[in-house]
Amino acid sequence: MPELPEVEVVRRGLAPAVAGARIERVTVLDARSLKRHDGPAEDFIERLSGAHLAAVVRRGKFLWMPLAVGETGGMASAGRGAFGDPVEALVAHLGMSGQVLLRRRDAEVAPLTRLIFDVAHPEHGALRVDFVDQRIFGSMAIDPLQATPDAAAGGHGSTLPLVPGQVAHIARDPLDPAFDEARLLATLRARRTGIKRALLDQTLISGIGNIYADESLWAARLHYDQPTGSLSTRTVRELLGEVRTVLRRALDEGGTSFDAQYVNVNGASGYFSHSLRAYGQHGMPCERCGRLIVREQFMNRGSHFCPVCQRRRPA
DNA sequence: CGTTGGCCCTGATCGC
DNA sequence: TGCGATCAGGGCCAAC
Repeated sequence: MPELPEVEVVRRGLAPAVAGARIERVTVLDARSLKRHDGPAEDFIERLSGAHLAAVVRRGKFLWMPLAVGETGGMASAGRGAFGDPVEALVAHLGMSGQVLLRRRDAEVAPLTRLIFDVAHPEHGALRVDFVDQRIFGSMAIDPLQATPDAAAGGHGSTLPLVPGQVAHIARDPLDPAFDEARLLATLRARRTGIKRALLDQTLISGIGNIYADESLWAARLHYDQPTGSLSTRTVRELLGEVRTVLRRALDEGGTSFDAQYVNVNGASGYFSHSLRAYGQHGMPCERCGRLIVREQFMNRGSHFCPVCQRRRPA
């Protein structure tokens, strides 16, 4: 399940190969992978063919590649954008099972490949970018870029203060220098919901999915359904610190991988799964106290926690 | 508006 | 051996 670290690994792998590359051909094997695209597959293909990708940017679990505006392509006629600020981007979300694979042009097409981009890079030559997605919760789309309200960079990977419309409602992630911690603190105080639900709410804080939510809550010794309004500012800050630590550590280890659901752009698996303390550890002893980790259903997901270390605290 | 529950989607795995 | 049931969950949207 690609979350922030896995998506960042993809971004880092993809950026050198596609920034500055020209899309020569687009093949749509399954139009369901374009469900976020506002238009038919033909429109997607036509608008991307010949386009240049300027960068690979990430906010939370979303990736986007701004389409470069050059002398031959839709030059803005007035205003600040006249010198090539991109106006739209190729947006990607990996969903549950999405992968972006960087391949040689003649490489075999993997099963469950939904989209294929033949690209040409000035240094790296002819390459292929394959979008593989078993469960089709992920998708790609062309989406207009808009200004960020805080004028900070839209995401990691570009300094431009632009963000796709589809991503505008997604909060900045906790590794973003412009992350609004005060806003999160205020919202958590006012909300009447559990802390894990809040951690998974991408409009409050982005990039966290089920795995890193469970890992962060274990590290902070918090129960998943602890009411957010009962948490002190200090406790929330500590939790946020654990979130950042867990995300950074996973990033250092190349992301989490399970039965090859996730592979990075070269097809190699990440290995954060060796470092999990809570997620998937039900039946195993807690590393702090030895009590067996349990798994409960919550929000149609599994929640893994230590019944001793992570007791619900009184309000 | 805040909050919550349900739905989408399919390959792998399991049990009978 | 074959086949149906079960499982995984991010994002979005209807409904209260």
